[in-house]
Amino acid sequence: MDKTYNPQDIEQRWYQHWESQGYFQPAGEGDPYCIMIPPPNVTGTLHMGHAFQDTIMDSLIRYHRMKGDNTLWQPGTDHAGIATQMVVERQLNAAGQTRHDLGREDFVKRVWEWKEESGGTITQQLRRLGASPDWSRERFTMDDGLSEAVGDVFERLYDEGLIYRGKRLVNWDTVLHTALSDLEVLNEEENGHMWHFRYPLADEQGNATDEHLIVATTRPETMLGDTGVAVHPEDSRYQHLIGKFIKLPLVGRLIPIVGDDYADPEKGTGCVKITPAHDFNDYEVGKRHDLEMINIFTDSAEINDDCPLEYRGLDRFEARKVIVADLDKLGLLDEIKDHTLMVPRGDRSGTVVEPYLTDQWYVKITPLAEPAIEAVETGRIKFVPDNYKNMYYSWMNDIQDWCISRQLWWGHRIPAWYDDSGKVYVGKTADIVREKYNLAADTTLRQDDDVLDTWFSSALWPFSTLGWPDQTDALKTWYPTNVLVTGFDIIFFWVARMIMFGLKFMDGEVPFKEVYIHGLVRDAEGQKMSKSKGNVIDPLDVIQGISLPDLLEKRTSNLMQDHKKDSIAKATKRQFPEGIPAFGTDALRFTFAALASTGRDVRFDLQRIEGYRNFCNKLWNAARYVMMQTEDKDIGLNNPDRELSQADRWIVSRLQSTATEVAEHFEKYRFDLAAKALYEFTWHEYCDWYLELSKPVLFADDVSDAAKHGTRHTLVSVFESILRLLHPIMPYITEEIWQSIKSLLEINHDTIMLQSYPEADATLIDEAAQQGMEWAQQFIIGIRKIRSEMDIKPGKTLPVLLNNWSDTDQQQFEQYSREILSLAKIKSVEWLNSDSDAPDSATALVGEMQILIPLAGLIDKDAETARLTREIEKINKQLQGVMGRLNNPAFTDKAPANVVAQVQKQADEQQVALEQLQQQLAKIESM
RNA sequence: GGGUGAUUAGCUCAGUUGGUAGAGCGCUGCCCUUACAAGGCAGAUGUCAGGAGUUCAAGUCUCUUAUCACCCA
Repeated sequence: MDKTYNPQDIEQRWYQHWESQGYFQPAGEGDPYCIMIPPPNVTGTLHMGHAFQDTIMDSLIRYHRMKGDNTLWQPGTDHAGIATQMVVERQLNAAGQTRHDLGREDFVKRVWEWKEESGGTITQQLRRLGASPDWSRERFTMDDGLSEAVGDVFERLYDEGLIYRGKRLVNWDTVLHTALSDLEVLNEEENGHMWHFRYPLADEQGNATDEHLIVATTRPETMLGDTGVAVHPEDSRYQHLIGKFIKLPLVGRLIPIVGDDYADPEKGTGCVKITPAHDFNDYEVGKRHDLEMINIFTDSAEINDDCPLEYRGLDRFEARKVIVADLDKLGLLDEIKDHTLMVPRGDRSGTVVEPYLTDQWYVKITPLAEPAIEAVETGRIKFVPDNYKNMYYSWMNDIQDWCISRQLWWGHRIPAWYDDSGKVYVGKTADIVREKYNLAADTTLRQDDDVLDTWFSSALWPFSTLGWPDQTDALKTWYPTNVLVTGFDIIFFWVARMIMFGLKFMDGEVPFKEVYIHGLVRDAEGQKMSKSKGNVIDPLDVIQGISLPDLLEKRTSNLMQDHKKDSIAKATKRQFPEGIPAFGTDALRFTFAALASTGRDVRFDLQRIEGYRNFCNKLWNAARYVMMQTEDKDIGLNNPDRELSQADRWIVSRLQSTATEVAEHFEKYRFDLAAKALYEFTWHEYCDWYLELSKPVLFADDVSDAAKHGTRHTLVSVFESILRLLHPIMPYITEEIWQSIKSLLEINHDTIMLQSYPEADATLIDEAAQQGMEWAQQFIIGIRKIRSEMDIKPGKTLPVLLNNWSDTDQQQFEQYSREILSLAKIKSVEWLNSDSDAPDSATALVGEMQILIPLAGLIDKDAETARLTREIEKINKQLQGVMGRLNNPAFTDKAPANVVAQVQKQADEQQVALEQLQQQLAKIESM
């Protein structure tokens, strides 16, 4: 083995081996355990969020697989309608074409080609991460089976009246020319203006008068579609005008003044212009008062032909300027105020979304939402952390019908057909429809042009991937799945919809029993990672390393806003002056696990991963030591004479506790605590103490073979358990090392990933060994402290005198004498009779026993005085607090007896220690 | 405006049913001790955001104020 851990050398080959051997496939026996991967965009690439999420899932999967469960991690990808279509359209645009030049069929063909070309990227990256899903079951939301399921669901919901078609206001993306669901629209505050216009009242003949109402708007261009003005019915200023008319400027239309609560008398002038076809609130007002709906835009938000000639063809923002200017010319512009407003933008295109009147398909959601709410209320589905259920409820209780049609070409085409008269029929193919609806064979049917929202197919993911609508064995085995691992940003988009559809189509069975919500990965400064901010870290760069020039190139190329280039480059150079070194997959995964606490944000800091890379190196070197001590040596594997030392029993005992702890943390999704427990045990107990304790035994000539066998065996077997404990989080390094040591234990299996996960054996918990170890540690640390604080060379061996000891102390020492002498570098030990006069010495305490190191020639009197004074002060301070409580009758009377006893014990111990140290101090000072 | 979460060592964060605060990184000193300098040994560091309350006892429970973040309107 190399002296230094080098992840590049070991990672890739193991993955290939695992996959080719089919180790990721379910075992077929044991309790079923299943996680569905949240399908990433098929043409996407892996980012830190994926890497984090997939590390968590893979750790759970490997843990359960090792526990012997019938474990399935179902992989697959999503067709990501808008995102994918946009990418291909952009490619076409770059070549001077549009999708319309190609036509629908050829365009879709092009998207499939693009999918074939780049579709493997993200799954390859997942492999690099060590993810172990059953690739043989990989699915894609648009493959045949899943498309079949989508068609079935649509048809069933339609037949039950839960899907309907309606002309409604939708969020219209004017660039992508498609409707968007509420969730795909991001509302953000932006600076804008509020324009106040004078709208003239009309007289009996319908002519404008000199009287005006003042209305305010943030979107002046919509006035072309105004079909009313609303005032509050109780508003005494305007009450008398209700029923009268306004002569709409520029357009000349007579529009009514209506009384409606929507007009807030406190806000602005109390008069509101009503544009039912271009505003969601106005739409409702319009419906209540039977106002006309006039659409003023084309699909691209240019003024359409239903508007006055001079505005036709103008872009909406251009029209805004012209209309304001024209009104100003007419003296109808009252004022312009600065105003911050919420602007809705399409999450993909970034353009301002327009409320727009179109025909769309909707899912009637309330009947589906009710059981979905109940499933969480009754605990059939649990959120982890629990408080996310509030977010879920708040959305579900106020849920709107779901607009599922998208005016795209890439996606599941809506299985609805129209005859020549425009009557609609729903079925997967024209033939099916003819049969279902008893239509004549020659009836011409035209399929709906639209496709379904991508989330419609994703909502079926937990059962469609298992073969539904067929009642497959897989479906019976793994549905409901155990846990969904996802980010909170996707609770509404996906989690809620899976719950609704799962309950609906799987006979009321939930799609998963738990939803584990993880945090969002941010950069070291806590900023969200984004291409436009230029602070993205590619998980593969962390694994493999990247030079500064390459990183700069990556972050500054293809920027939407070119002017940011310099500041991004500067920040990158400051943060990564040397680029990013290669940390390896295991270190990255361990870092993710360690960061996966209950918080919402996860800051990714290179210093953190560096620490865990060092941990890998520690493990690596521990393995080297273990190998050196056991390879080609007798470890007494089949030898009943094997003799365990107190230290051997101690580490075995600690291993049991660690195994228990780690399992508990895994069950509760506390990967941070699991990682911490593993790190602590491996480094600070096994490496720092046990390995050192093993040396005096193994290096000595006067130790029995049986004892050496015992220690060698413990050394290697505990280490092998550590590897298995760590494997779910760090698959590669544990496999690599395990392969080297498995033969020592005569293990004949091929891979660590199918070994059993260590379970605690309560009979191996050894209290006596642990107490003994504590005693020994106190002894050793006491001497080390004196050494360090007295500036004694580490190599120098010391004579030690023991005073005020008990029989127990002698027994403890007996158990650990060899180790103590070696680790504390002690030359000789003398047990003083308590009445004998000890020489002037530096002192440490082990309980009541004094460890004395004679001062002669070694120790500086002043330094020892100072040291003792510090110690005394420290203990004194603690003792005061403890005594304060004990002297308070309220405490001794009311606190539970065991707590009082514990505090009393503490006080006694500190009291003794204090006296000892004070005596010692007096002695030193009197020298 | 409604909701949720956060505020603990220089930094990033843990902290179980209330029992008197921990880790990693960083920092200081000594050491290349035959697994590891990506290391070892030893060490320093806290008005647990502010205030009030409940309690023998509050980082933890209640109320309140402030700041920040996110979600919804």
